[in-house]
Amino acid sequence: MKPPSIKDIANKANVSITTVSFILNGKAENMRISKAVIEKVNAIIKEIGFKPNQVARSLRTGNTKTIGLLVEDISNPFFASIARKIEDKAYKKGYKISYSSTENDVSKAKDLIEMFKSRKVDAYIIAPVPGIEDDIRQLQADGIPVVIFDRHIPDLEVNCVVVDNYKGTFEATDYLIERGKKNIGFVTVNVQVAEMKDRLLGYQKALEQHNIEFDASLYTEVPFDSSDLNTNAQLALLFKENPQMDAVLFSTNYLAIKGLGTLKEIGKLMNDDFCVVAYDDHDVFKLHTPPISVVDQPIEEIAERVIDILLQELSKVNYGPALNVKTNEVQKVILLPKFIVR
Amino acid sequence: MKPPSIKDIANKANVSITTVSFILNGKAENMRISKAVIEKVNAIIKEIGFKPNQVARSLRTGNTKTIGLLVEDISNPFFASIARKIEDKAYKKGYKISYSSTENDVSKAKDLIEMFKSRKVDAYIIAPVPGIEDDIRQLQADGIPVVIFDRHIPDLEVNCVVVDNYKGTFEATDYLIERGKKNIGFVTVNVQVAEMKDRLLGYQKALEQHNIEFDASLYTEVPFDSSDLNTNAQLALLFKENPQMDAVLFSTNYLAIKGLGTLKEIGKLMNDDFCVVAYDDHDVFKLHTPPISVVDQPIEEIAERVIDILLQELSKVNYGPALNVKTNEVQKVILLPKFIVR
DNA sequence: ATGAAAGCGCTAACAA
DNA sequence: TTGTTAGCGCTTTCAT
Repeated sequence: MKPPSIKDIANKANVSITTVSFILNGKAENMRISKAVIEKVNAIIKEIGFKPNQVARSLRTGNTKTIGLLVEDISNPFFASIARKIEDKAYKKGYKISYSSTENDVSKAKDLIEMFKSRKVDAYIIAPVPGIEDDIRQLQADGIPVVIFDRHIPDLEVNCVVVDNYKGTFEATDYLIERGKKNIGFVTVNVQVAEMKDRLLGYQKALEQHNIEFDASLYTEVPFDSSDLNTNAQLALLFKENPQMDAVLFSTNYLAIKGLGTLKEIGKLMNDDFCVVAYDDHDVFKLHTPPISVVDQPIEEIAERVIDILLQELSKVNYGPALNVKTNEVQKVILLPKFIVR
Repeated sequence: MKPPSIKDIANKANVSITTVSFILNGKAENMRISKAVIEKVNAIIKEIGFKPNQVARSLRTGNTKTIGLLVEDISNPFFASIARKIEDKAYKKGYKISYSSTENDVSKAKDLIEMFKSRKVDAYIIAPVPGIEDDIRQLQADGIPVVIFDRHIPDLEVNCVVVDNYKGTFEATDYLIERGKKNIGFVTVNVQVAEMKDRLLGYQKALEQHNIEFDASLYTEVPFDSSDLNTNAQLALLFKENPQMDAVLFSTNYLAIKGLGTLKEIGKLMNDDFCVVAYDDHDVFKLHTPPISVVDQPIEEIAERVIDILLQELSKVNYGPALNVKTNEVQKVILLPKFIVR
């Protein structure tokens, strides 16, 4: 009934549990345990189907082989795709992922970090929410590897993988203007983080460079927790009150998706006189009629860089200070978005 | 540096670690520990910011407050949405989710279950892959709560939440025929599970009831691991060789999405003479021009039923055999899909 | 080349 | 009402 323990194996093989442990951990060679014993023990392990209890191991060694992943919402395709890539790479190194959605809520995020702490996860991957800075600082002070992504935290020396938000919207806006657009709308979310400000800034700077004045009536901020109904109403208003609008830029994928819904509902057509640009690619935009141009973030690359940096840190921790590795050198990666014209 | 332990608290409060433990676990009342001591200890706990080490606790109590979630692919919106709902409800009960993608690969799935076992997760939520039956049986034999969903396993007495696949495609096909469609295509995946067979069966039975003969040339099976390119080619062929096709039913959401891409590419228009029906709702289908009718699975309800059954089982385990609860009574839930006409 | 034993942090039976 | 202590399963130091 109860799963076999290292003790059972030791008994059955007439050796001590130490010997079994050494064999399990590949230290048999080093300890010069005889081939005969090794084979006997391994045979018994296989026969009984013994698997070491990772919980006990964690208590003893202090590492859980688990990585905590904190994102805004795991059901958002952007995060789900990244989660998947991260999972794959972590799995190959024997790490498991424990994920949680913060809902962009600091207190929930803090709570989740507490849970992860008491569960002793070895490392953290965090898409930070505003207000979480101190908790991240604390993790670092405790010597736990952390990588943040999606959002940058100014003044915090932490490993970080982000996309150049300014450049994305700048290019998109510039493109629209070059195509003769003069009244370009901008729809964003009311979350006050640098990323969103940068996206706005990219848009504004592009206007400026073409001597177009920023028109506040073409700009709207949708509350983060706005209901579908309210978002819809807000966007419908924007479009109806500004018939002169000849293009609109959305600063997130879900806003763009909702926006397309609104446009469909109010019957506003996309054609030479009005077009839409979205943020983050999505099947919806590819298959839409007409297809929607997007500022695309390199999802695969984000995931890859994040997990690579983390695994690197994790191996540092093991060999630790002994090798005199400077653990306070952080890596900041800024990836480029790609403007996909459709 | 090292986090405080229960011992540190005990020392600081001049009480034994037992007392602290009882207070931590809400057994203070029961043990008639004085109010004064309780308050003193709680104050110190708060001051030091002590959080019990869940790993040690797990080793001692045997439960980890963690649920293992096995799905085919966490980046598939269907699974991601379900994962999110499950996470929310589990979180409220103090459980964390550890997820993994099986890629519909038995050996990977087996491997993942092994990992979860050695990590001693308290319960499993599994979207099963063919060939995993024995492993699930084993979990049950070990007395570990399991709920499977998305796919049913015949001959296995296990908690299970599925959708009536037959009914979904039957209704959709029936609707199409009533609307005068005579040459309805069917695109499915070559995974041999009951669910897919049922979806095919629903389609076939609806044809039969209207005295339409099943036409094998209108039917195609896309290999599960087919590349985008190959899938595209296969579907393009299907459409080109069957210009008489006046409707097509896709048996999964991702096939439908790929199919829409193919149709767009080859320039086949959707109109009164040709329409598409997809499986599982998705923003793409809502926003498509024209909008795509779908057989919708009740995602929220699936997630809710799954986690409810699991939490119920989990509470059983605690009070266990002592209360003489029949733990071998399983719950099988069959939910109804909804055909959404667009 | 192998074994004995301490201890990771916690819970809970038993003592006092 | 509170304290002492065994032990969960494992790793690792020290002894032999």
